[in-house]
Amino acid sequence: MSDKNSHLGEFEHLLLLALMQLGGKSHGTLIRHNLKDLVNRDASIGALYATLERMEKKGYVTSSVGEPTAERGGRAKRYFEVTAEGKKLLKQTKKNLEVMWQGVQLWQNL
Amino acid sequence: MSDKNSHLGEFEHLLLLALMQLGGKSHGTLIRHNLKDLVNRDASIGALYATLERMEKKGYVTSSVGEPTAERGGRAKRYFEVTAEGKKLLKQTKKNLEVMWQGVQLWQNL
DNA sequence: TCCATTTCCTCTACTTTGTATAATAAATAA
DNA sequence: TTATTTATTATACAAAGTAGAGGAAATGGA
Repeated sequence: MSDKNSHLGEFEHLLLLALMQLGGKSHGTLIRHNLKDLVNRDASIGALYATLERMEKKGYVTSSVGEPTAERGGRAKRYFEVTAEGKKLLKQTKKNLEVMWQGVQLWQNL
Repeated sequence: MSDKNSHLGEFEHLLLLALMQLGGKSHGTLIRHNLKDLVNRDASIGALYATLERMEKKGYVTSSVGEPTAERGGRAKRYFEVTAEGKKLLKQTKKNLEVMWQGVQLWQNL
């Protein structure tokens, strides 16, 4: 067993990992910065939400709207979190990649 | 530095790794079996070639047709191999994933 | 010879993911 | 009550993922 006929797209994969890292404070702007800071990925905010929403539809994440904050422009944020199914898929994806990387050697000069 | 504005898709990633594993003997049917055996991925042969050809166009792989073999139906095979650019991208992809996985914990019960 | 069979590759059309831009919404400060 | 700020939503298009049918090259036996 392994595959299960459903895979995480490349960007989906990164997004789920960003959510895992950020924990309870995962909302659009923060997620975006996380990706930028950690792997220099410049995702537009629209790209981000579109993908997150698709994953919500598929049951890999859930979202909920929080309270507004007291700062200027501090409207309520939408927080995302990874579901059990999302985590399962993450785990599977990681395992598959580890298997495929097994024995593969990439030389220094690259 | 990191991103570079070009990423490996999920399937592209797996295919490049399959080529690395198979080395000089990477042709359609074998690659397909490699994916099936290692990660239980059932890719149609059409899906496989389409993706390989797109990657060739992008410069991540090259291909060349070999000699027919003496067996029944042993027509010439088309062999694929990963280019230096493909390897560079593989390496970058791996690094990015390692960074994103950093500190992420997935519990047993999944 | 020529047709059935085998192995392998090509074509093509469609779905899903990745992506950016523009628009909208809610909040606060003046 | 409007300008500004933070944040999300809508929409449209390009790229990647995918399957299925069809074509090509080889061999073995009528």
